Amino acid sequence: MEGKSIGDYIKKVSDRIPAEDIPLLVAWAESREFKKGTVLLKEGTVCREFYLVEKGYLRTWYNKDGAAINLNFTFEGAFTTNLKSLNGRLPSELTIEAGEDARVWVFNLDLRRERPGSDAQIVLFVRRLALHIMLVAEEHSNLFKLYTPTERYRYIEKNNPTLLQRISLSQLATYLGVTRETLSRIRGKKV
Amino acid sequence: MEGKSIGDYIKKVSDRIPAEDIPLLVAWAESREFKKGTVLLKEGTVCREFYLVEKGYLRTWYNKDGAAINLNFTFEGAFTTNLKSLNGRLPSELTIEAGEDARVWVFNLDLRRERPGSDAQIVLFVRRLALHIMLVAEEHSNLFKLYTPTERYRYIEKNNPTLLQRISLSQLATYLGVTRETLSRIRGKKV
DNA sequence: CTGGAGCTGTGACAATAATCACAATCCATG
DNA sequence: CATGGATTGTGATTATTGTCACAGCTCCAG
Repeated sequence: MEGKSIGDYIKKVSDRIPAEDIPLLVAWAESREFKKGTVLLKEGTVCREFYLVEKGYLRTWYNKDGAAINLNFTFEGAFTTNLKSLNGRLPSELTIEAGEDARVWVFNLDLRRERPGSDAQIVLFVRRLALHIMLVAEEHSNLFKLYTPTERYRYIEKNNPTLLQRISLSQLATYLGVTRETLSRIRGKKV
Repeated sequence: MEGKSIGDYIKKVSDRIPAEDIPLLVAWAESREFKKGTVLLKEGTVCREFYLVEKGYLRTWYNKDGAAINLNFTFEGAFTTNLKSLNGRLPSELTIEAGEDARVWVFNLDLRRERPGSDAQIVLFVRRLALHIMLVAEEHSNLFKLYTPTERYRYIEKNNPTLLQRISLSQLATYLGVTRETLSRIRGKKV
């Protein structure tokens, strides 16, 4: 048996997406492969795409004085983009790249108008998707606002253990807002 | 002369809102007054409203072990709500209350269907508004992810000086993720 | 199989922020 | 305009995290 299909992932975005819109949205997407380290969205360019990860994962990071601060990891079945850039047509301050060799469904907004008869459904889906992505991101933001570094790690351990299995300690450290040394020590002392 | 009208504030949410939709949206809103300290959204209840501040300000906070952590201040001309609660019909983990005596335009989703002929426009506006609110909130989140406490204060000083004029040091401290003593010391040492 | 690049763990020390205590100041109200 | 509660400033101390240095480990590529 195969895993979940692109249609299933689209449905998970909102239970209010009409079933008859799914084929239109699937037809809009393009499947592409990216080698580990390949940049999908480059700092300084305007983002025009959503990404749905089918295999591997995508890493979103901010360049602070030459050091990378990870803001997001997107795994199989999840969507990502840079909404600030996409919505405001602003140059991206973030980079999105493949963290492993990846297969990704690309939803390109510039290809949207070339699909007459689908536009209204696509626009509606895009708005729902945008809110969905932001609400997921808010959870990560709240780690910083409400918890201490140790509490953040325990939260991930409990609610997102996939991260611990697939992301290296150094990469995870910047995602949690601590140095790799501190994260190593947090991880060391059990409970 | 009066200040800006509710219609002007609605237009600022997105420049793609059709001018002819504005009157429908204005008619949907209800003006209400709240005394300082009055709770508009109570922890544990499902949020069904958007708020547009006309006068005064609203404060959104999270209750962590009995202590309030401020997550948002909404001033004149800006919108707020709890999108996680509103979108998912989940009990709110946050409280929204009047930080000063306030006059607020309330957009109640349950009153929406009672306005036949406006529903499509309202739904469209609500989606745009939701994204707008999240993108504004993201800026605050990035303060925590990318900057040190001192950098956060300098950022607010430069980009949001209204906060420094209208919010007490103790309230601002939790918004910046430091103790009031630390914020006092940051403020003390000039440049 | 082995050398080396890139992780990770850990000790010593420095820097930063929290905590605790209390004095000074602000300011609303009688 | 006096006064008491709330807010802010500041010192002393503790706790936490960052920085630096280096050793050990892992795991490919040759």
